[in-house]
Order: sequence, then structure tokens, then C-alpha cells
Amino acid sequence: MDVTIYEVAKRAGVSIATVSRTLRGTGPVAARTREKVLKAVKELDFTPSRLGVSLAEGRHAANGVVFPDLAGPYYTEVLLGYEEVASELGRSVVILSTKGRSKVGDLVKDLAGRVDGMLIFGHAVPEPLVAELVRLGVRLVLISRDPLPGADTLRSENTDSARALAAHLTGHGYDRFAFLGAPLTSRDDVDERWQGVRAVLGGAIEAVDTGHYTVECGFEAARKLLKGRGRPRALVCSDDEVALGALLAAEELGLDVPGDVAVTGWDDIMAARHARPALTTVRQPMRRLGARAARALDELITGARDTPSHLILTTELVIRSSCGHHPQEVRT
Amino acid sequence: MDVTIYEVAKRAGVSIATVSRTLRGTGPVAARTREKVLKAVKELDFTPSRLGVSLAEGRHAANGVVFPDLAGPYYTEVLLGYEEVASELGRSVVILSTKGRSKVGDLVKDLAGRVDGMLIFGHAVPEPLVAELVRLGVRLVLISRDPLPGADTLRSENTDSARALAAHLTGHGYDRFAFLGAPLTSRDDVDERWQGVRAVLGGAIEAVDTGHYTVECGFEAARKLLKGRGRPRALVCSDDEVALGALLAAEELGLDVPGDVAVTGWDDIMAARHARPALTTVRQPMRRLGARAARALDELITGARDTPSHLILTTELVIRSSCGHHPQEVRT
DNA sequence: TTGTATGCGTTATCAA
DNA sequence: TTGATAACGCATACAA
Repeated sequence: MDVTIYEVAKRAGVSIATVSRTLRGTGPVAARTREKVLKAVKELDFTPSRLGVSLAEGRHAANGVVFPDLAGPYYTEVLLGYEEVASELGRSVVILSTKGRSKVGDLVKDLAGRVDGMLIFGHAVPEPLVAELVRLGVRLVLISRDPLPGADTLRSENTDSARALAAHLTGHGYDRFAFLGAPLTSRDDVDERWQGVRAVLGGAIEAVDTGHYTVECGFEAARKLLKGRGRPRALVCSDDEVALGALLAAEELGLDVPGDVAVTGWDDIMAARHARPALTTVRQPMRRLGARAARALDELITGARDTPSHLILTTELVIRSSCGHHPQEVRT
Repeated sequence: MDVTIYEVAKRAGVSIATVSRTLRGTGPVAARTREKVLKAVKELDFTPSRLGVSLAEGRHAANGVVFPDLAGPYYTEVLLGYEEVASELGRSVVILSTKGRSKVGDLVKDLAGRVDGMLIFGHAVPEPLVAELVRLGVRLVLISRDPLPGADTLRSENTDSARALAAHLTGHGYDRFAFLGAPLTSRDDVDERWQGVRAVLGGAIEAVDTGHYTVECGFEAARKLLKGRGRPRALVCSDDEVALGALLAAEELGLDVPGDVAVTGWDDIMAARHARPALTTVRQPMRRLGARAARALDELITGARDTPSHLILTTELVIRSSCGHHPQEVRT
């Protein structure tokens, strides 16, 4: 890890330019010369310094990714798709978690100095910082954020899926609903889901804030809601983890799901399939989100595309047993 | 992102050395000079190039991490603990997934050129490659691998926990057992668990290979096992995901858990608590594993320690309802 | 076909 | 207290 191109050149009896050309195939090299060089390279076990290469090339060959937290399967899956494609494209992936960090701005800017572009999840970083990054010319792909000049955006569809979900629930004959996990900000994923169900259910659904999108918060909120009088007939949860918490609350209160109260989630994480009853949810194409982000970033970096792209991937309604009884049930 | 130290120096009317000293506090600078420099830095929005700094400093200020796949909560949690501490120590984290990759050797060696040291999970990379990395002088922390000269190793305790788990199961009065998820290699985590339960259960337990450690594989293996005559009274699974698959198989066969067959897992992933029945398992301190790995690596890199460390973290037996009936049940 | 020399953006040594 | 200047390791015009 510390033999340089100079040592190789000396050993092969050539100049460093020739060594470089040989290794990169970037210019003519006589067959005999190439032999000598490769021999020296082998003998010295030479690997070009990434730092040297990057400095000379003026690129890092690395992508960044910024997420709030990696807890929960959603971010993990997206990250996996991202890393896979980035690796295919010859780029490393540098990660940064912002959850509970004090100087997010500094961290993100430091990251920007290490990569050729980065993927930023939802609200992992505050709005002004995103704007500053755009101003600095950082190549950016934003997931689950509204279109922004100077950056690509990418998300999966929310509103229509939420409508479809709501329609399915009304099909079960339910009348009173609650939406668990109020939107963090207007115009985020959860807000779109809320708007979607609301368009169908109107005044029959109320929004309930859970604080965070976790099992615990879902549990607390659902317990309070289900203990009160006039409890809702169905709980539409902003994501699967909140829904899992709701299932636990129902169980603790001795309520049958879906007999006494129906529950739905969002994302289709692994635990959704293994919950009892199995969770009806909306499946996001998480890996594909990540993969697409990596390709979009590559286009931005290589200059293959200069106009921002704003993509929306489709989702899939996954009906299981937590939302109500179905004639012939299918295990998904 | 492309203003250099030269432009700052020119604007402030000083030399680049003075700019560097001012910014790093690495030498005396007159108060008045410092003012001028900082002013220029602010006006130009100068940030030192990471590449330049790294090249001059001779370090990347970055850690690598190599895992087989990020699917499942285990790797994610460890990674999170790792990234958190690395960030505290001022180091970025570069990730590499080896699952399904063809040229793992090249990828890992490329990674080695981007970082000051790396964490490698279990069998994410083949033995000879690890040896080569050691030979190349790469600072290494290995998780769940046997001690090796020239690298730190780190794992959580397996054998004793497995014994305790087995003892608990015998306490339920069970007589015939199966271990689902045969060890991949001798001397890995799963093998230690196997040895542990075997030490207690002796010939009463048989090992069953599941191929991979996934829900699907656990499901298939358990179904075959539970359908046959003389089915085991308890399934000890190598990890929680296999156990979740076993639960599904039991349900499909109309078997009651734990009434007809008991099931246990390992790791205590989120889904374990939400499975029905809730899964008895052994909790690994996943975040702490990652955090410890980051600190160990830092010690290796800074030279604070030169003798390899081999650490084993303790686990916790988590008794829930899938292993049998308990007098006063506690929801964990 | 090969070599020389310069640039990439810092840090740090040594003089002044 | 400050400034030249030599690394750091490579890529690549430009010459030869």
C-alpha cells in the first residue's frame, strides 16, 4: 500500500508516464515495454493510490448518501439498491447518518468534499442546507422531496395508492377512521398519503400525531385512541412500524384485528408479513428507488443529462388480513 | 467547491502557508493577519479540498466496512453503531456489499485504498483475501471471525448463551430437538451456537441445514421437518429470520406454537417481538458491536494500540412465548 | 513509442 | 510572525 508509480517505473526501466499508460490503456505502449511494466507491477504488488488518481482525474469515483437513521428496513433496502448500482458503475458509497447529530451542515459539506454527488433522503437535512448545496453545485438526488431546481428528485407514488387503500377500506363497510402518524411537514410522503385517504374518506377520518414513526409511538397513540369512547373502526397508519405498534395496542386491549378494529400500514417491510394478523399495506419498490437514484446521479455526474429529472415510481397495494375479512384469503 | 487556498491567500494578501496555519491553528498567526484570512475565507466560501488534505496528511479520515448483504436488521444495527462512533471520531464510512459480486478481491482492495482501515463482517470475504489484506498492512477489525494475527476481532458470546437457551428448553421438559440452520463453516457464530446447545442436549438434537439464513429457507426446512413423523418438540434456530420462517411453517401445518412445537431464534431483531407468538431469542448487542469496532479501528489507526485485541461482548437471553408456557408471562 | 514537465490542492519544513 | 518550497501520488499535454 505504499509503493508508488516511481518505483515501478524505475524497476521497469521506463518513465512513470509509460507505467500510467500501460495500466490505463490510455496510449500506445510497445508490447515488450508493456511486459516489463506489468512484470514490475506484479513484483511490487503496485496499486495506484486512490488519492493520487482522484486528485489528477479531478473526481472521487464515489457517491454519498445521507439518511436520518438506518433503523427500519426502508432505508436499508433503498441503500442496498443504491450501493449495488453505484458499485456497478465503479463508484464507492460513503454514508452519513444525521439522526441526533449536532452539526449536520458541517457533516454534509464534508461529505460533499469526498464525493462526486449524493443522495439525500427526505428530511435528513434541512431545507436551507439543500439550497446551499445546490448553490455550491453539488450534484444531488433527493428522495421523497418536492421538485427543486438544480436537483433530481425521486419518490414512489403516494396519493393514488392512498386513495386505493381508502377505497378498499370503505369496501369493508367501515365508517370511522383515524390516520396514525400525522405528516411531519406539508408536502412530504406522509402528507401525500394523508391527502389521498382524506380525498376518499373526507370527514370520516381524523389525523392523529404520533410524534415519531416508530413502533412505540404507534403503540402509544393507538392505545389512547382505542381506549377512548367512539373508537375508530379502522386505523390507517403512515408506515408499517406505526401499524405494528397499533397491532400491539389492540392486542393489549383485547381487541380483535380486524374484527374490532382494522389496521393498515405502508412500505411492506419484512415484519409486516410476519405480524399477526398479517398487515395490509402499500409496497414501495425500495431497492428500485435506490438503484434509480444511483443511475440518476451518474447521469448528472458524467454530464449525460443536464436537465433535472423528477421521477415517481409506482407502488402496489398488498391486501392481507389486518384490514378485514376477505372471501378467499391469499397468503402474500 | 473549487476555490483553492491560493485564491484565498491572494485575496488576503498573504501566503498559502499562512492561510493553512490560520485555518488549522497549527502555528503562530498575528491577530490582524488572522482577521484578513478569515475574511477572505468567508467571502470566497473556501473549504479545503479533502483530496488535497488527505494527500498531504497521508490519511483518508475514513473507515471502510464490508458486509455480505445489508438485508436483515443485524448488519444494519451494527453498521449504525459503527457509523455513529466513526463520525464522532471525525471519520467517514465507506460501505461495500459483497453479496452476488464477482470480483470481491478487487472491490475490497479498491476500498482499502480509500480508507485508513476497515471492518469486515463474518464471511463477507474469503479467508485468503483477509490474509492478503493483513499482509498488505491494512488495519482490520473482523466481526464474528476467529482471532487472527494482525487483526482485531470482535464478536458477541455464543456458546454460553446457547447452553443457557438449551437449559431453558429442557426446563420445559422437551426431549427431541432440531437445530435449524447448520453452521456454514466450523468456527463461525452459528457453529458456536450449535456446539453450545449440543453440549447440553447431546444426542437429543439434530442439525438441519437450511442453505441460507432467511425466512424462506427457515420456512422450507421447518415444513419438511414438521411434516415428517417423529417431529421434534422444539426448533432451535440459528437466527431470528430462520425462526420466523419456522413459525410460518408451523402455522401452515396447523401446529400450535409453543403447544405442539417450540421455536427459538437468535439476535432479537424487531420482527421477533412482533411475531405471534413472540419469539424467544438471544439478544446480541448489535449497536455496541459496531461502536466497539469503530473504536478498535481508531486505536489501530492512530497507533494508540499495536497489539491486536480480541473482544467478546455478552448477550442476553430473552424469554418470550414461543418457547413454551411460563407461569407469569412478561411482554418484553 | 517514450519521456519530460506541469498540474491537482493541500500540509509542513525551513529560512528569513 | 511570515513566506518559499518541497513533498504527497498520479495523469497527461507536449516534445522528442
